[in-house]
Amino acid sequence: MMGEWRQQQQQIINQNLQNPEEDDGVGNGNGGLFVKVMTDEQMEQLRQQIAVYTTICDQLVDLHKQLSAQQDLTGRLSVSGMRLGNFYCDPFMASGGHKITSRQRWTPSPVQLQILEQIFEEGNGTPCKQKIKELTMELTQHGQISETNVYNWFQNRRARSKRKQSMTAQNNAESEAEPEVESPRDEKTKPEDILSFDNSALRAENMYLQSPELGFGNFDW
Amino acid sequence: MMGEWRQQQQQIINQNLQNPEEDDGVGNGNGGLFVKVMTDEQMEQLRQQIAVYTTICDQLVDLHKQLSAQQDLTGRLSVSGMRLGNFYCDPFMASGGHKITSRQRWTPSPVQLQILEQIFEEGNGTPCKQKIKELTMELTQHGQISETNVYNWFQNRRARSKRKQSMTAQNNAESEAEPEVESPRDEKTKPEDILSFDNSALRAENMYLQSPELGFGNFDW
DNA sequence: GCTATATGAATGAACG
DNA sequence: CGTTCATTCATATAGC
Repeated sequence: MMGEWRQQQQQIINQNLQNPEEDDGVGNGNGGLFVKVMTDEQMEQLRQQIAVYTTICDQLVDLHKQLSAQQDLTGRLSVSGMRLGNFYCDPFMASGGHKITSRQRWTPSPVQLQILEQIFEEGNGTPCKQKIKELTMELTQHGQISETNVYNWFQNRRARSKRKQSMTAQNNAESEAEPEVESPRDEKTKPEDILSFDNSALRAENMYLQSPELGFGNFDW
Repeated sequence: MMGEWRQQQQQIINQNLQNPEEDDGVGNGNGGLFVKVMTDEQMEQLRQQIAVYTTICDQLVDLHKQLSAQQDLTGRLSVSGMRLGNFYCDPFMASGGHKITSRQRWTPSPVQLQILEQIFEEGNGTPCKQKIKELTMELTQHGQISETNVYNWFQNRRARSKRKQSMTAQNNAESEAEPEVESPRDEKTKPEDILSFDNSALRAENMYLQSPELGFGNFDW
């Protein structure tokens, strides 16, 4: 269904765009050549580009659907929409891949996890860079892993351990349980014309899109 | 639902090349390079993707225009499209149901981000006080921001860029013999990869979808 | 199947 | 500046 498709799209997009290439200083986009080196800023731009297109397509299609429903031109237009969907769905599927769909996010193997936990237990909170490197080396033998993974893992582990700890001590004076009902949140409240969803049409569209009943689940391309 | 989708988009957008080393089997065959570049195939894929998106957007936009004209509903699709970039800033993104948490930490709007990235890319390190002041001034027009935010952003950006770089330059333990690649102990090479991007169609699309402020969709490189 | 939870990852801000 | 913390986002999986 739609949701799955989206996921796959995203995965593919991520995959395609996750092409690390650190930039030093070369990237000055002058001289409109066709020959270019991808800096990661550029990658980022591309990523944005595609993401935005994706989103736009999404909303356009949904909007279209909405309009179609209201009208009775559904037949013709709806078909168009479908075709569009297929159209831009297929190329992705065909072009890359199948094996790409694997690693969206690292998951420690049991062995790795055990090792990690063990290190963590030893108390030395933050394994310094060097340690991490070594650790990664070792863990690599038990599965795909990177230093970043290890680093993140420790960060998260610590943070969450901490939070859990403090969470046990917050049960007293818990008279008011719903601190979320308040509305005074002002920060981006400034209805900046470009960045707000104050567009009536779009708002309506969003309402439509966010309605559980009419959500993606029913979306049929 | 939609909110979720937007988040995914945001994720994509935010994904600042992570996990550089991605040494899935491909890496081996390709040679244990430190430097990743876009392969031709990847470029082709990207080109296809964008071209397809462009087409889709075009058609959808037309479709929508048609419908809008017919039923005198909103004719402002372009505006809607524009604001799609606003995922993050939407104050009412309470898809989870009830916790409209106010964000207490600054989050750059897409526009701001782009501007910042641009400045960063120009290479001149962290801007001096004066520059920051000016920049902040400018950025304020695209959303709430403070000098501290700007300063922090540059600090972080640089630090992480650097770390990523050093991270990329490891993990070469099992490098196979690669006759065609250059010296192993090479600093991050600047690959001469070509990115021929005829995005004429894209530009057309941009003309329509692009708002002056929301510079997405620009390949200014 | 759809929501709830656990957790990997991203990032603004703070610290030394 | 480099490193660390805190918060948040997004996804994979478990539970309903």
